Amino acid sequence: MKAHILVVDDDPRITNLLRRILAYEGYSVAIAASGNEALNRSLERPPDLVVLDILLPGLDGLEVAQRLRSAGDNVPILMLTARDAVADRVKGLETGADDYLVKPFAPEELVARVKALLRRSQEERHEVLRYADVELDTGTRIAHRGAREIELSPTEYDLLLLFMNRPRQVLTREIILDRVWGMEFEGSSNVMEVYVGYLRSKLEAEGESRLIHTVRGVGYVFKE
Amino acid sequence: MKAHILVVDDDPRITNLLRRILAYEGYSVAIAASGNEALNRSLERPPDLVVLDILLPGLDGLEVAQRLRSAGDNVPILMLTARDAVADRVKGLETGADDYLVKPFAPEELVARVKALLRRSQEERHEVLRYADVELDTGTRIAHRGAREIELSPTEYDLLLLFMNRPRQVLTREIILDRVWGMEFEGSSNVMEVYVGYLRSKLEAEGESRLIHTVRGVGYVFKE
DNA sequence: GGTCTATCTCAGGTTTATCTTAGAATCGCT
DNA sequence: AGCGATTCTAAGATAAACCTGAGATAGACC
Repeated sequence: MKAHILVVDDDPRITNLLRRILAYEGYSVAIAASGNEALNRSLERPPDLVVLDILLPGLDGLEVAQRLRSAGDNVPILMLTARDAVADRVKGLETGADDYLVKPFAPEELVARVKALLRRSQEERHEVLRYADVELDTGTRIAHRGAREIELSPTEYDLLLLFMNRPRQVLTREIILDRVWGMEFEGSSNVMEVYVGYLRSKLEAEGESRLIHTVRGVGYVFKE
Repeated sequence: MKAHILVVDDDPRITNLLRRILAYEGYSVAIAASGNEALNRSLERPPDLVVLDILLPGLDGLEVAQRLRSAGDNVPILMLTARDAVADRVKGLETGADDYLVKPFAPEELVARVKALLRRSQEERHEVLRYADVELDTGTRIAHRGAREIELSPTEYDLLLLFMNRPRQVLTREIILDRVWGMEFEGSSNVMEVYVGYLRSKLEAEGESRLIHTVRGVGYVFKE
């Protein structure tokens, strides 16, 4: 079924561009030019995803997000922010946005994020990933190695999830940093090594075989 | 291995700027001033990414993109468009560009997009190269000779990748040094010989036939 | 066959990437 | 405010990958 996307922005150039791009990708698109209109349209036809500019006349993007959330709506929200409005992004993520996109953006990037969000929201429910003797339950966020239960911190979970989604694939350190930490690092920090270390020690706590192997000069692989 | 980027623009100010920025970031850069030249250079040395101005004399950027795609080339394309040329972006989307950058652009933005595209394409490109009884999996970075599994160090991998992308073709020592080591050597060192030796010993570990043949005074060939 | 030169091999020594550890900053909760 | 969990930083330890240099080998040419 065609996913329905609500685009909220007061600039017609933006909404037109978004409509064209999204329609081209096969989505059904609704437009709202203000926060209130957005809430109304959202009741009329609950969208599968909302693209929300943070700067809106009247009710702004953050408030819209907040109201949707407090009404119990878990629809994924992609927020549009101005360049360098770091504070806004942080606020946006706090108030319930799921991802943000900096204006101006490339159509491809928009599409990629929309797809990612839709996919994620679909997969949100309990899935149990398995590889070798490891299980990872995305519902409880608990891992098992054989019968042993392993609790994971959020970052450890993200990292293990990434590995278990791509077993046997060599993941470059760039990709891992991007997926788990969001690219802000680069060269300067060794967080990734430290977390690989944490995960290894949890996964091998009782002398089990190594699963996360380092590929020197490249990254890591998850395999037997 | 250093990624190779082809920059296509007829304005020398732009190409110079791009070359400087990209070279500074450690990429190897080729320049083409027209669509036809771009297609030729792309055959000469297939780039890992193409930066393509949409406005070109003769064959324009859209056509270049289209020809690359219809020739089965999936190289990521970053298209340069004029401000507000929304129609161009949409057209570009249809003809196979992967991302857009509006002129004038900030160097950091260019670099960010280039990195993002390269990362993405690297992630998607898990191909398995085959020649004779050798397989090289670019996802796992593992080689096979027949059923035997062969682990490779990064340099060995780069070297084998180069050979397997050009089987039966004689590669001069200059080209090999350039592609694998980045040209800094020249005359003084024998690293290449040493690594050819390493690869040979791994590929022939169980008495198999020789695949990397030396061509005296010239370089090496990978063939049965 | 002898000589010249290009290439090969091998054994360290060096460099660099990754691992480990401990502790400091931060966060979330009460 | 205080505590535990989590995240990150920093720096020294470790180990893999890399390079060098010298002598061995083998084509090419006479």
